[in-house]
Amino acid sequence: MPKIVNHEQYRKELISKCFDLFAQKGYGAITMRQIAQGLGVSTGTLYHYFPSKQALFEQLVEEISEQDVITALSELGGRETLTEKMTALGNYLIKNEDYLIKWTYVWVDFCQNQDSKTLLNSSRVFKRANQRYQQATCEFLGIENRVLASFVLSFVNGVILEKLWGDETIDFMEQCQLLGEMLNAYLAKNLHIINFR
Amino acid sequence: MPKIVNHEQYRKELISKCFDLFAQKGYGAITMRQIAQGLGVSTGTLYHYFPSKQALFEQLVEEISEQDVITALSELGGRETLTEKMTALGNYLIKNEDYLIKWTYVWVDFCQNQDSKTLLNSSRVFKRANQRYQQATCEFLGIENRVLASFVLSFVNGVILEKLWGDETIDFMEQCQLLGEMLNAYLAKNLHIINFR
Amino acid sequence: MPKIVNHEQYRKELISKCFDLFAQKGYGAITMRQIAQGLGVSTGTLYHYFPSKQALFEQLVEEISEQDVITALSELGGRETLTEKMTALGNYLIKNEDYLIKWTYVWVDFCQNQDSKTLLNSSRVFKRANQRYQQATCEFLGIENRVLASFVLSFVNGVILEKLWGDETIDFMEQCQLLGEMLNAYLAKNLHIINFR
Amino acid sequence: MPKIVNHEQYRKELISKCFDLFAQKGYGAITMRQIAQGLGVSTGTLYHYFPSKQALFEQLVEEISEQDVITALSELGGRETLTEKMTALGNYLIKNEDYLIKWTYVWVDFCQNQDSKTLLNSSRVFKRANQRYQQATCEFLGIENRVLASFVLSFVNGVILEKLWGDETIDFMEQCQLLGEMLNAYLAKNLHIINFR
DNA sequence: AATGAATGAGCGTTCATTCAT
DNA sequence: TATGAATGAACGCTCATTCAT
Repeated sequence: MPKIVNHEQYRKELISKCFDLFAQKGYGAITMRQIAQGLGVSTGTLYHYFPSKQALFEQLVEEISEQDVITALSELGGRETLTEKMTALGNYLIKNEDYLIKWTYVWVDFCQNQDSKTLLNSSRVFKRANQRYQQATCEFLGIENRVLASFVLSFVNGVILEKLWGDETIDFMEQCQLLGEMLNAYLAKNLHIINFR
Repeated sequence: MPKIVNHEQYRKELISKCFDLFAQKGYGAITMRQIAQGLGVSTGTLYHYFPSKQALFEQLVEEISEQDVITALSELGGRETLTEKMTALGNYLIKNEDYLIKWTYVWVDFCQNQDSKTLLNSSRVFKRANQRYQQATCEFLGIENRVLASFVLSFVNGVILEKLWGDETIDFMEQCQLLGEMLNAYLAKNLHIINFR
Repeated sequence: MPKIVNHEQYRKELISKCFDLFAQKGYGAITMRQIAQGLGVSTGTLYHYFPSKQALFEQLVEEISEQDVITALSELGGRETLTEKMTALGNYLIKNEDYLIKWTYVWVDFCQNQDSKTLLNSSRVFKRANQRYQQATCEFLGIENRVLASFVLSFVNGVILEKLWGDETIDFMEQCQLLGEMLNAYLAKNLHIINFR
Repeated sequence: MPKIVNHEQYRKELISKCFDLFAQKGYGAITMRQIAQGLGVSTGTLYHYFPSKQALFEQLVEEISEQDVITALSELGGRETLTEKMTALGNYLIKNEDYLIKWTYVWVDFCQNQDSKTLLNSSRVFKRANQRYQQATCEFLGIENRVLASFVLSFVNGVILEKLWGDETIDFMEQCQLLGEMLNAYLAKNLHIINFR
């Protein structure tokens, strides 16, 4: 009998431990040796569980984006009005600022470090993650309009990006409240949009 | 007698030629050798004019972000209504998609070095550039409200980020029109906001 | 109670299954993992039956060169004239081209380790195999002249080597027929050579 | 002005120094680090002159096979009869046995270490070298018959291969003399073959 | 001012072998 | 007997930077 290790479970453990390592240095800057060391295993073991650095990161994206959505929805759910939702979103952004910046950074960094060929391989993973986020945004807003969901998602991404770039003047809550007011004003004039897919 | 060369002028020439090279491959992916080759000089010459790859890039950021703003404003200016402005913005995004994505890459990549001592130098460059972009956004919208400008800038950043991440479902024009409608609806209810700083 | 396994018999089974794997990829290119996978066992099991990759290969050489000779002789036997023999040889070479090239590869590759201490072990294996091939050549030609046998064997090796090197202009049948004519012309003038040892 | 180095000349110097290194360990076994060390340069410098290990070897093949042919022809030329030629060939083989074995070993070893894709890239180099050898064989024999040239070349390859495999019973002179007698007997009956292409 | 040869630490990755179970 | 997780030195190769000329 082999050493008693639950391959799948251990793989997932390694993945979740990996996130901080990627977040600290970025996809391109961290080395497999450093990851291995950070996880307390050898590079050989790392490659026993993941065929490549890219694959490791893709599995991380898969895993994290899944958990992200679950966490965010449970944290943001249960609000009635748009205004309440936006306040909750603002609080969520403030609370998870560091995490979200890291996640954004790591994601962009990965895309940059791929040449167009290998990026295509990854695209399925990214598409899935994107869909999850879009779906979650719809659920959160209580609407099914894809364009609107994309808009809100873009806003969230953009506002995090501004922070990532060091713009300290931006205020998450202020921005979310503005978004709320704009959504309210817009939806008041376009009631039919709700539940339109 | 040395060759008659205007050091400063030649440096600027090199920088402006550099931009396409960075834009084509990204900061991380292009090598100093490739840059030198692309400029038709030796690596030695490159290092004669720029102390490091990072310094070269910083000078590029300074130069380009200035030009960017000028170009964008001249391209987007002269529209009367918000709706027209947003259509122009949509066209601008569509036309410059590749460029904007590269620029976003390059910018995020540059923030990777936040831990190192070079941060201070870089952050000044970035802050200046950010201010330029904010100022230009105000000018473009014809308002002086910082929060609103940040909102629009975040939206633009976010929408580009979505594309960078490979979300092909997002439609720049569609998003810009939505932004226009939301702004119109919002401003109709908040006329006092205009020219409020 | 241990599993009922005839160690020796199982070892031989593994060896014979191995040959195709070595033949497909070559000694240097195939990994123990791949061999194990190809045999449907674990690497651990492989090392349970064979102390090393080299040992596995040596046992394979022993086994295969024995079978080779038997197969070749049965395929080539029963011809009367030299001309017939040479036509049969040509067909044999054409039919087994891939196999013979692989075998040549694998054999030369193995001689790479001549500096190491393992040479002694290996050379015995190789000498035995060489003797088998020489003996078979004599039998095939129906003569006992060692020089002539070496000549024919060298020719066969050489013609395979040319193919291995990518010379596509060489034609096995053409070469064999030439050999036949040369042998006929030579033997006609040197009848005494036959059965001379 | 750069460091005064004649790039091309230095490259050729490195190549010729390389041969022994490859010959001592084989293509697959020697590492770029070892080659660099053996040449007294850094790995970086090695890669400054050669884009890859494979390219280095290909250039070596090109260079060596050219010199080989020149050397061999000058050493073997000037003989009148076939018998004399074959005696000269025998002496040549005896004198250069070590070198020829190494060369054969290195060549086969290289072929083995390529997967079929990269082997195709190399094939032009090998084809050229093969043609050189064939042409030289024709010149040496004083005939233009390709089949006969291939035959003799195969014989030479094969007889070297036998030695490489450790067959100590084979005698180069004996084999060459046999080849001479066979050729004489064959050509006496096929005078028309001479100068037939 | 300009060149490009030279460096070498470090990259992602491989793989024969070991050994706890 | 059998497993497969684990190892880690070593591979081919890269590239920002230095410096003799």
